[in-house]
Amino acid sequence: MSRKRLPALSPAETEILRLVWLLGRGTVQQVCDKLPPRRRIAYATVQTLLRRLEKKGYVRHESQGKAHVFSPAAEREEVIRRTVGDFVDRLFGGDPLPLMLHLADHSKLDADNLKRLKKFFAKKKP
Amino acid sequence: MSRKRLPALSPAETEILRLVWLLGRGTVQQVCDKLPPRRRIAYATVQTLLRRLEKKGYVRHESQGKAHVFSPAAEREEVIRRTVGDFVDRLFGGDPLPLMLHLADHSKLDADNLKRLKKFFAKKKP
DNA sequence: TGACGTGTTGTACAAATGTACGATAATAAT
DNA sequence: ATTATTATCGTACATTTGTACAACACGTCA
Repeated sequence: MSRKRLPALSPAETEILRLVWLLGRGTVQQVCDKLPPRRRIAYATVQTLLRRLEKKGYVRHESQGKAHVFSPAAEREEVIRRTVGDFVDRLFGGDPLPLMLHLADHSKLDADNLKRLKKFFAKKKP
Repeated sequence: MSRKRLPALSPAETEILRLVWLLGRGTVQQVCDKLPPRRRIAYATVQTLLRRLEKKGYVRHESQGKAHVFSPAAEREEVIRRTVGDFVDRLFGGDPLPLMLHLADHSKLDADNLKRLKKFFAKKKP
């Protein structure tokens, strides 16, 4: 696989890409419907964002009749890794620990998730 | 304290702001010197970024002789919280757990930090 | 077959971003 | 004082980003 670095994602693009991952495959309309109520963006705007994501290589589309069906075109894990990495670099100089502690502190974790984390770290080896 | 939402930070601004936090107080030159070798930005660019950070309310400056000495003007914890929150929203739809697990998985934690995390989670209550 | 809805394309555009040069002002060295 | 050194300021500018309208295409239903 051609592991070339894709162009950076803008915040809005990131948001849309997340929805494409969530859907697996979906039309512009379906992506719109998945938008959180808080974050209302016009259909046309989502369209543009998807177009740009495609140009950048993050999604592809296939024409299904009239509509376009979009689907991921890049390894999600890889994109996440890079995006998180960049974020940690900028805000914490590359050290992930402060972020982890911050998240652990400020996130309202339900008992279930907390248990998962406890277990995860209990058995994690150096 | 006037808890008003400051304008969003751009990636480059975030990076510079981190250095101001790191320094406590510092001139443009000192900020430049703290830039990681990878991320070389011209003096003039750092200057502009600091100017914008000041306009947005993230830093202040006091003239010390010829040079300007910049220092933080916003609560770091608060800024971090908001920045991280936005990031989690965009990339994970607001759920911090996937990010925590991702970090735990992909970060090379030395034994010391791992111990800290183990302890942290062991005694964390829901 | 012609009007209707739905979706896509092209295009636009102001604001934000990243980056930096040239002019000017203040300092320090000679 | 005159010059060399620095730092700031104003300004600039190509891109990118966020947002979206108008025009055009393709099936669909009457």
